Formats: sequence, C-alpha cells, structure tokens
Amino acid sequence: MSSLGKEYNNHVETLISIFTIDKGTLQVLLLRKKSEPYKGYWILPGNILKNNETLEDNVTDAVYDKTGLLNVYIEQCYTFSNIDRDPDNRVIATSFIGLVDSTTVEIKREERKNIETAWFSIDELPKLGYDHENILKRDIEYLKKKIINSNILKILFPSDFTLPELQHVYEQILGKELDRRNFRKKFIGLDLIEDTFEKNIGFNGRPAKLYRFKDDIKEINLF
Amino acid sequence: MSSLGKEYNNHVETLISIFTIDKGTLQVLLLRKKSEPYKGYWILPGNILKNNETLEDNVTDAVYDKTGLLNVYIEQCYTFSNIDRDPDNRVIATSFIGLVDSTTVEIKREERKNIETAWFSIDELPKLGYDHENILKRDIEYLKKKIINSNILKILFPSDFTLPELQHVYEQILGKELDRRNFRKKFIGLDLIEDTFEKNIGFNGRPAKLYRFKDDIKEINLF
DNA sequence: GCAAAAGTGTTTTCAATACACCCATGG
DNA sequence: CCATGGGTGTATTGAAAACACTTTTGC
Repeated sequence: MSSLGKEYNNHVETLISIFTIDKGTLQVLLLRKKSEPYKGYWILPGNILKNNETLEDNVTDAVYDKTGLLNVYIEQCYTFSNIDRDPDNRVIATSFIGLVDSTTVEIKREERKNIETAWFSIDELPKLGYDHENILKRDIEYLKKKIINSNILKILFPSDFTLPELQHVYEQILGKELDRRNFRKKFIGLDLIEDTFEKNIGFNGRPAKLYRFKDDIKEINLF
Repeated sequence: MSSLGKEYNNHVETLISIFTIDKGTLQVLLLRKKSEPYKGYWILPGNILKNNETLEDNVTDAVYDKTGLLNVYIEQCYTFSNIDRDPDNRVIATSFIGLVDSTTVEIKREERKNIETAWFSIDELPKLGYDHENILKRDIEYLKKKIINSNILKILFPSDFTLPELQHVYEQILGKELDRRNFRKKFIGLDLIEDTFEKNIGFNGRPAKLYRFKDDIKEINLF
C-alpha cells in the first residue's frame, strides 16, 4: 500500500477567498502574481500542501504568511481537480472561504510590504489568473448559502455597525434588493443584535443607530 | 514549480456513498475489506487518484469497477485531510454521494461476484473501517441538505412509486416524522410528479396510487 | 428650509401546521 | 366484517411581502 507508483503522486494546494467588509461593501483579498505564468494577474492566496499537514493547517498558515492575519475564520468549500487548471503541473485545489472583520484588517494591512495584496469589491473584480475566477465565484455562492442559513456574517462585523450597512452586505451577497422595513423587523426580531445607544454621526442624512452582535450565537434560518 | 520536493507529494483518494431505495428504505452500498488493516470491516467504495484523471472521473471509474454500475449520479461532498486517517499512508480523501434507482441496481447486482458488497439501511450500519463512519455521516448530512432544497430524490425513484414510499424516505433522511396529508398536499402542489393511474396492488390495506416524476426538473426549496 | 438617509406600522398574502374522518383492499 | 394502510378537507397560525409617511441630521 505504501509503495504506490509515481502516477499516484499528486500535488494539492489550498486557495482561500478572504472576505471582509470595508466601507459597507463586501471585499475579497487578492494577491498580484509576480512571475509567469499569469504574471501581473490577481490570484487567490494559498499554498501547496505538504504531506505532514492538513488542508486546514495549510490554509491557516497561508493566510498568515501572505496577509499577516491570524485567527481567520475558515470553512472548506470545494475541491477542484481539472487536469489543466495549472499549465505547469497537475495541481488539485481545495478552496476555502475566510472571514475577517474590517477593524482587524486595518491593523494588519501594513505588515506585508513585500507582497502586493489588495481588496476588491466582489462587484468589481479584476482579471484573475488560473481558474481562480471560477473558484472565487463558487466561494461566493457558498457564502451566499451560508448567510441564508446562519448568522455567519457576525464574524465580518465589528462591534458597531448600522442596520443599513448590514442590509447592504446582504443585498450584495444575495444579489437582490431587500425592503428596509422588513429587513429591520426580521433582524431585530431574531434577537441576534443589540442597540449600543450610539449613533453614526458625520454622514449625510439622519444618523443611523449603531448595533452590535450579541455574544451567544444561535444558528437559525434567516431568509 | 514543477520541481517540488518529495514532501509535496500527496496521495489522494475518492470515497463514495452510493444510495438507493430498496423496499422503501434508504440504503448505502458498502464493500467488505479483505486485507489488513481493517480486514473484515466494511468500507466505502473508492480509489486512489492517478495524476492524469479528475476526481470525478476517478470516482466514476471506482463505482463501475466495484459495483458494475454505470451512469451513477454523483456530487462532491467534502475533502478530509487528517494526517492519520489511514494508518499506513497519508491519504487525502474527497467524498462523494451517488444516487441510483433501485431497478438499475437489481440488474447490475450480479455482475461482480469477486467483490463482497452489500446494501445497508442507513439506520442499521455495520462497523466501518478507517474514518469511513465519519465520512458516511457527513455524506448523509449533505444528502439531507440537498433533499430540502431540491428534488434530487427524483434520481432515486423509478417511474412508479407511491407517495407513502416517498414520504418514508424523506422521513428517514430528515430523521423526523411528517404529516401524511401535508406531505401529499405539498408534493402534489409542487407539480413535480404525475399520476400514472396505476395502483400498487398486493399489499395490506388500501392500494396506493402510483406516481412518476415529471421529466422537467425544477430546483425548488421543498421543506 | 431643503436634501439625504434613517426610522416606523399596518395590511395582505401565502405557506406551514394541526387535526379527524372515510375509503379500498385482503383475509 | 374487520384489520390495515391510503386518501381527503378545513381551520388556524405565523412568517413574508407590499406599501407611505415621518424624523433627524448637515449644509
């Protein structure tokens, strides 16, 4: 069993779509590729898997190495195994989603000067290398299913956020507009968030109330 | 890039939970292991991945080799990468679910005399080798989510089935009882099935009407 | 005082649930 | 005629959807 031929050796990599909310918009972290193939294209962070680590360990390390972020919430999404998805090698890719709240991101953003990274709104993605556009789309679909059936977005939001901000992110991920009154009614009725009694001053129009997620997480069907 | 060290070589396998309905009960196909480790235990069918095939091709071949079944409907479920899930080697496993209708199964069942296979009700599973119990449970959870959000069970049912049979399988997978009247109302209202005007004679009690799934598949939230 | 965005309540509609009686067959 | 399982209708409940006006701030 342990003497399998060379044709059974495979390379496996992890790839991760790290999402955050910045200025009320859902963004994904991409790296700029500095060598051929796909030089100059943007790609998802990730790493080749060693044979003494799990996929989850590997992707956690990759996130730290390439972004400086620790304690990123991750979930496995899908495994891609097309023969020619990498022109040089046969590499199988297992994709993950990662979620970080924007306040954490601000702190860590400056730490990796040697790697070119950028956040992109999921509505305005650049040209991606390899099959990463396809993979990212699937990761977004996965996220969409998750937010319908759980309050996973809690992870993305710092302690103070407004309901219009929260609603905007739901609309972005679900790809449709939601009624403001019904959204408030529903979310407040779910008993997941609480009023901070602060207000979001300094913007146009009436200031929005600031909320925070409660500590206890209940998994509920939201939509 | 193509000269990665040995530590980046990994073995990958596929594993599949093939489900069918037999005598109105959801069953899964298992193989009996004939050599150590886990000799005599039951395991999920699957195969080691070669570096010139996709996971989907590999699992399709595995299904044919080990069961004689062709054209099995498959979906990828999850990838398992614990270091010690196989005591001999480090092997990463990608699990799939497969669905076959019971009439097809009957025809092919006799073709593989050299491999010991058996169907087990998902309520009465034997002792499984490796981490296959864990994987099978996850596959069943995946199936559960699928049948809530789609009419995937269409694949499991031959042209003639009764609503009580269909209901029984839903109850088995969901793990709870459903009201007969509401189940009928809902399923008939979904416009997915049609009356064959035949009856299921020869059993106790009033004969049940036989239905068939319509050809056009609409993906709808069912429960 | 006006533009801009936030906050609020009511009505309608539809799906989910709960529930009890009659029907067709085999023995 | 009786045991067994299949088939049917109605009333209630609760969530989702549709919808328009008022409030608070910055300028």
